[in-house]
Amino acid sequence: MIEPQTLYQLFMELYGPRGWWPVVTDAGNQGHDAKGYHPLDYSIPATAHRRFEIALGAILTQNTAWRNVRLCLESLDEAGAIDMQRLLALSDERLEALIRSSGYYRQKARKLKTLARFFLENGYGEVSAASTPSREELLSLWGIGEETADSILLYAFGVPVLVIDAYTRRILARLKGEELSDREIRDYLSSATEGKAVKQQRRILNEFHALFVEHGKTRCAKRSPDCDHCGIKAWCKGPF
DNA sequence: CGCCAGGTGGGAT
DNA sequence: ATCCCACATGGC
Repeated sequence: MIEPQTLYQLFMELYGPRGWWPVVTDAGNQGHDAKGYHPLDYSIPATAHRRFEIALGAILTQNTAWRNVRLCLESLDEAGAIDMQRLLALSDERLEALIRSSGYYRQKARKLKTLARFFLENGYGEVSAASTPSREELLSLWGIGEETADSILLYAFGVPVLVIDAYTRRILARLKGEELSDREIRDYLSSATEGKAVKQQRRILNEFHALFVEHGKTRCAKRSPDCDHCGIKAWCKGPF
């Protein structure tokens, strides 16, 4: 199995820094002129708007292409709903209409309100929040599972945690030649960050997840992987 | 058309 | 614990 460090370096050479999380709206996007990706910017969100937008996006993108989520975030922003109280003030029907394009819109409307209520009650939405939600707290909320919890922790709060998604599992399974449990994936990738400063860990984990997604989309597709143009095929047992 | 997308909760086994 | 399914839109 390829060393995590090597994999990270290869991904970086192949795709360059991705600059996740993508920010869709202008408001709260301090220090940047443009919307979208901000390569080499791994700062913790500097406004409540941006932090909340990231958390909302983490829920809206559950099993959903990001392009379907973009429009929702723009619609929510236009409605002034990237704000905990304003979002909670919307009727369910209105909120559902605003996020329709992300799919599962009835479930997701409920999830967004659950998240907003949780942030509001605990003051986590404030940038000056004294504390960060724990993983357990996030997981206890209806609609937030492991990937969403870890995405929120990493990209909205800057907590150095690994985000494991379907791309990560598929790529590592093909590299190894067999499925890995999430526990095994965490153990395997831990050497890429251990012993490093938190700031450094945050940068690596930001990029690693983004790079798995990029490689998964462009090379390691589920049905028909493009192994001919894959930069890590020399290390790979797949596809299978 | 059918398949897939940066999952999750709930119920059955 | 582990499978199985519902949830839903939009792009290729």
